[in-house]
Amino acid sequence: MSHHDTELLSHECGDCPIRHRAVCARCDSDELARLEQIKYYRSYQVGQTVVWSGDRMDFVGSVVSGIATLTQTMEDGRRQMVGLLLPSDFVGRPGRSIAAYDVTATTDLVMCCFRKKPFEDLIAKTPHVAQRLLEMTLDELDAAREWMLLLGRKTAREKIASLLAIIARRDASLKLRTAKGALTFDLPLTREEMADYLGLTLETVSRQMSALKRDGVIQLEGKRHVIIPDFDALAELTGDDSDGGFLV
Amino acid sequence: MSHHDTELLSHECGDCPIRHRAVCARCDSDELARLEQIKYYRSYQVGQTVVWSGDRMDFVGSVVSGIATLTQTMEDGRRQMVGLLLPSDFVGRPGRSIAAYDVTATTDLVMCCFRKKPFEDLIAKTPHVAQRLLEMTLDELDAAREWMLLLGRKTAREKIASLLAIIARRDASLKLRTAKGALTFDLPLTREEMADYLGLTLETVSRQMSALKRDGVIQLEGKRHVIIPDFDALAELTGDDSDGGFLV
DNA sequence: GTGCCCGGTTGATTTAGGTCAAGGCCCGGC
DNA sequence: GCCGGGCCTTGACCTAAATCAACCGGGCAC
Repeated sequence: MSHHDTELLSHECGDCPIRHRAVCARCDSDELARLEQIKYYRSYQVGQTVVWSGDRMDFVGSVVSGIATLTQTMEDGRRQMVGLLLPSDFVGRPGRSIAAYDVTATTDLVMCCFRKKPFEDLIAKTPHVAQRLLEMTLDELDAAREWMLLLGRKTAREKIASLLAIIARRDASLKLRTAKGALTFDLPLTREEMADYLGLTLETVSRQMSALKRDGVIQLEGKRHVIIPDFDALAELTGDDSDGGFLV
Repeated sequence: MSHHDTELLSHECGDCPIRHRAVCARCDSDELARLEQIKYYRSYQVGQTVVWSGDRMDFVGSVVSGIATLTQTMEDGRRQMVGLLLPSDFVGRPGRSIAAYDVTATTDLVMCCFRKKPFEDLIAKTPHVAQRLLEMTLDELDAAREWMLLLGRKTAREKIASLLAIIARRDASLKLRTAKGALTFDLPLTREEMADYLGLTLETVSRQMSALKRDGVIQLEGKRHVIIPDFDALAELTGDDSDGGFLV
């Protein structure tokens, strides 16, 4: 995950992440050209649904800007988020035409899409793309397994701390850092969305956020803007092995 | 997942699942020959650790017979299973040399292994293998997301029912079915392992198993042998959309 | 301005599942 | 046959988080 970010940063080319993540690793102008031909952009407003679970989905694509979520819903309405898509993340799976999850824009969202059929043809012809996609999928699988540990074994407090750390790492690393090392970012999720991510209720999320604030681990400006004065202190609370990987 | 089983069954060739799962889909004797040259077998006894998280892992492979688990452990000992590997499942990731999870044999286990370096070379040269691997990884990702819903939102009873249904589907479909449609199988996991799968304690697992037995949803012969008189009744309790996909 | 709706907070109470503890059953070693 | 150790069950009790409910505050439509 982190090495993708750096890769993304290390190229200053165009506007479409798929280039970087699926192809650029072993650049080939032929492939790029073919990708160019079949790609197009779509925009969604905050709250809008990109696809419903069970619906036909005839494209794959990647997030250019904004944030989308994958969620599963049980008949009685219980919801679990199963994917959080930040810029450069990939959506859709080659070889499947029916969406397995609801995909929703939680902020205004721009996606770079490829019609599925031509994209699949491209994969079949260009090994690099398949390999890159494999790598990305394996990264996602790792993230999913990390997430399973969180859902199955962590306390509410640890869950919140983990989520904040994840967002801080992925989001704030590209953005603002105040003078004396504090991290700063806007939460891209409502309390309810956080709850769906963490397998909690929104009330518990709210209470734990208040608790972390009371304990000085985080500061809040308004309800969404988070300041983390000491990232290590937060990382302590995640319950994870606190080795490294942070910020490159 | 189910279509792999059928694929596996539809070929009556040799003893090594990797053939079927990673390659056979588009058979190519050249690739098979190359795979043959770099493969070897390893056996593990029940309880034995295949690799520890953090250790060097210089092979990839697939399960030939028996069952293995992937688990994550927090420093204070809390454990979460994040993968359950049944015959034909793949272990290890090309491009990573350090294992991210503990891999343990929960029954006697035979693995078919490939030294990582030559296998990676093979992937780079043969698009079919990379594509097949991508497909398998995407299946695993779907399974992981199903699992996340279970961990985050299901009750203990639903969790147990889901696990039994999963094992019944994957295991019993290949094995015994008694006369009047009842499914029958041996649990390949201890109560503690079930708990680690489900994000519960072993006591809760035990209580819920007793409850399902009391309610006539399952019967137990000894502690491990399960009889499911009416699979649909069990499926009702999983909380999942009870559409289809069962048994092909 | 007024009102209301949405997102968020906080409190009181309930409850599912965890924790701690006491056995039971079965199998293998002596 | 007896003992010991896994593995499992069951009971009594506790607690973290869910549930139910009241309320806050900002933005926006009228």
